[in-house]
Amino acid sequence: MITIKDVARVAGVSTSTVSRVVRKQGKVGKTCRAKVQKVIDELGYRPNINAQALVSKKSNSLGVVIPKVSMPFFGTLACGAEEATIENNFRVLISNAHGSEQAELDAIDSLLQHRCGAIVFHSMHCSDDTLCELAEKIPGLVFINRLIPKMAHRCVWLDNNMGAQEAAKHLISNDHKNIAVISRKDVNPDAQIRLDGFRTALNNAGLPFDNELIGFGTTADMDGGKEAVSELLDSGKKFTAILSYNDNMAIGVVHELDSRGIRVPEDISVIGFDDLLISVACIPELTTMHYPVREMAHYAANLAIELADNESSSGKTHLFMPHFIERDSVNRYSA
Amino acid sequence: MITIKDVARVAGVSTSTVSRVVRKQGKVGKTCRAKVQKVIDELGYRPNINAQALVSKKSNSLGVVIPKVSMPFFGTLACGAEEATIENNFRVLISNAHGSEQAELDAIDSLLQHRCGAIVFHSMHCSDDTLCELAEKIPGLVFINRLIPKMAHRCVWLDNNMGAQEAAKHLISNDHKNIAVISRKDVNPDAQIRLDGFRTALNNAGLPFDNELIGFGTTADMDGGKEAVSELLDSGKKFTAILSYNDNMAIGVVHELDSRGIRVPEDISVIGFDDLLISVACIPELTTMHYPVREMAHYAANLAIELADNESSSGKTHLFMPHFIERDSVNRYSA
DNA sequence: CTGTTAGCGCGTTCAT
DNA sequence: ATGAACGCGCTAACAG
Repeated sequence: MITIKDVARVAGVSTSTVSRVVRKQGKVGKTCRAKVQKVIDELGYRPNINAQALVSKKSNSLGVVIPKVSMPFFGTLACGAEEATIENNFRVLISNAHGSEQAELDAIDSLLQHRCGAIVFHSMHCSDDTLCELAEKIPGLVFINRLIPKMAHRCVWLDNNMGAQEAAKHLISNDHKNIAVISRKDVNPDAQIRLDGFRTALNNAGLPFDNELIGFGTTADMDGGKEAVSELLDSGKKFTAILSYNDNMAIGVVHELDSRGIRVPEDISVIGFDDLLISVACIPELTTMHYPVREMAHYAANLAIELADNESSSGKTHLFMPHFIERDSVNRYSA
Repeated sequence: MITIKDVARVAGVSTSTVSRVVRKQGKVGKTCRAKVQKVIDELGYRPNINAQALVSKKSNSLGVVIPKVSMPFFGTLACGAEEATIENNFRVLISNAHGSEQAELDAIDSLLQHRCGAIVFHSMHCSDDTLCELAEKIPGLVFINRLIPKMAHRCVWLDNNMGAQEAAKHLISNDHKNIAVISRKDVNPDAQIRLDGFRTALNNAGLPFDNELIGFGTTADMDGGKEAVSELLDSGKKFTAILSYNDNMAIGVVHELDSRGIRVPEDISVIGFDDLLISVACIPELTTMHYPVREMAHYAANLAIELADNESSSGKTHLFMPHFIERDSVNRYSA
């Protein structure tokens, strides 16, 4: 691997000059710059990022901690973050952390070893307190898809409550009065908040809230959706529409209904949440709430990078809104 | 950030000793090791990876070049590679390179700057020659999902021909005689090979091959699938089954058929390729060929890491086989 | 505008 | 078994 010294020697200048040319900063004579650049090109010299990071004490890389890149939602998140790094001439380090608090902490740790000062963290298993501690130690740490009250200015989050309200309102405005909800069994703050939003919408419309119209899935995927809707169906309770915690569960719901000969949306309307790619694969294509993950991750990455060298916390709030996407899984109810 | 010197000072030993303890190698007295470890834990010392990489001349990180992590296929690929890095105590650097040869070359370049010697490269836009040149410069470079004859031992690829044959055979064994193919318009080696496999299967079964039964999509996604099948349908040609280049296109096909009131599989059978998550979201769930990307990426990552410090090319071939997944989109044909 | 000097944090000899 | 010294490739003062 050819080094800055090689370039300096061949070009007949000092390493400092080469360094200046490479980083395009500092004063260098026009002819000198051209000469050095020529040698750089000829030799194919590439600065050693490790050395740069070591001496300049910053790695110019952004860490992204997510459960798993192979999940489309998180893949999209990673992509959004990556977009931001390109603008900043940064690089992305993706750390998968699936299943436990320890895994998440380890992922952060690994990023820290790389000295990446800017980190976008999607935590599912750490407590608010743990996250606060971390945030204090790492100025460039930003949380995505989570609101930590004490750290609000470091959180990029979605208004789940409003999202669920919007979804419910759309159902209600289509004359549905008996609306079931598909939720997840594990304690998940988002699920709770979306449930609250649903309840609020019902309230605002003067509709009663029925606890027995909530079905819970063990997992927040297709299987969970099937499980939850089966439970609901078997209970004998009547409903004409279903608001699902997310698209994956919603698709499970559609499959289960289909297998029981119940048509969507003719017999039962279904609305999802997230607007994953998968939502258009389903027949009927899923009406859902669009979750702007890519944009949020992009924003979060920029925030992290900014925070990492400014330390200035503007105190701003970083709240995003989901928006309604009309497709084919919701019908107007006619008794 | 606390350094090895801090630990050495507090523990009252030299930095060399600390270094030995950290890397668990070299002789260190038992009590001494314990003492140092204690200080490390107390201070929360983490070695600076950049410094380690600089001095040891290896970064212990694996680069992965793919078009885009947000695409489920590539997200899965990245995950497979990551699994391998964990075993090797490596880290993953994911470089998205979408759309052009230059983008791919830049991605490789960026990885080289990080001095990651091991790279898994999914190239879509570079010529074999370009790739060969690259491979010669980078001993730890491995190509995935592509066969470069002159570099076969550095390629981890899938037998697309056999895969297409299998798929076709399944259709044929279900008494389908008029089978249409959905392919992609752009020149893509895989598409060509799968077409060959299809033709071979037809031949082996003594069935005629009809050029007009091939529909081309501009893009290899749902839209492309719709486009291609529309063309076929509008041509008036008769067929009872469709073999699709991939799942995404197959799902587009199913949607288009559905919108025309043609039932799958009752009227027309459809078989996909890849076995993406999305294939079970569709109704009916897609019968398809499973593409073991995760396993292949895992294997490729290990190979890259091995090659990066061995330089030994075993000359082995790294060929994977897709396998048939039966679901609900194929019926037996009965005239 | 350009070169010299001094480290960054760490691993690796080589003594002891 | 342990420490001193050196250098990895580079940037950041400081001279000139």
